[in-house]
Amino acid sequence: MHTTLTKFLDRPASIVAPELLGCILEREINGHIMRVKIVETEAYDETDAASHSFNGRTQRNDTMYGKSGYLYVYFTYGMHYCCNVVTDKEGIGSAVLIRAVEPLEGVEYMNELRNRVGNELTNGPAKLCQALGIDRRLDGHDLSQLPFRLIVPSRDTPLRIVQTNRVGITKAKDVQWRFYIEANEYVSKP
DNA sequence: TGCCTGATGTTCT
DNA sequence: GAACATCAGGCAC
Repeated sequence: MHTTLTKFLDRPASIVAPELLGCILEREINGHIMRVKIVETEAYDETDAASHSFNGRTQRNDTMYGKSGYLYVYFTYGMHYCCNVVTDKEGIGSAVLIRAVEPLEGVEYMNELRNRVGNELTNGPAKLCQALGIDRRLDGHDLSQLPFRLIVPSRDTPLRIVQTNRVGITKAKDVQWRFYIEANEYVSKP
């Protein structure tokens, strides 16, 4: 694990989530390189009723309790994957859900994987997983290395970030742990 | 444009 | 057996 990345991610999810906005994800699959920018995130931790880690460590959420800088992928609604970046110290069940990304490179191959175009390509957690070819085989993957890598760019101009309540959940809806880049067309609808 | 619903597997009660 | 951090398609307006 890359030490700079560890230092960046080794903090509470609610702190890391807004700072992940604007970061780059690089995915390599079948020789294709795809690069996307994170534009929407949500924080989850064990104090949070909507989090997978709220009811303690289980086989499914084990990755969330591991070291920061790894990928937590889970399967939901019978047909969708969602991906999270594990944050905070080992033993703490916290992660940041990647809700939307903006394609930068390899858009053609994303289109091929998802059979959609435009902002419908990656403007939702399950959509971006499909576009980037992410499934449970990547659960627990080290995000400092390909085939799926997180790159934290040096920040030049501050981003315009909006903080709201989370969406698509039934518990703890009023917790303001959703963050997105203002006026970005790839941010999910609600 | 917007609500409703079906699809469908895994996890936990 | 129910809930689920979802999406896409259908149909009404």
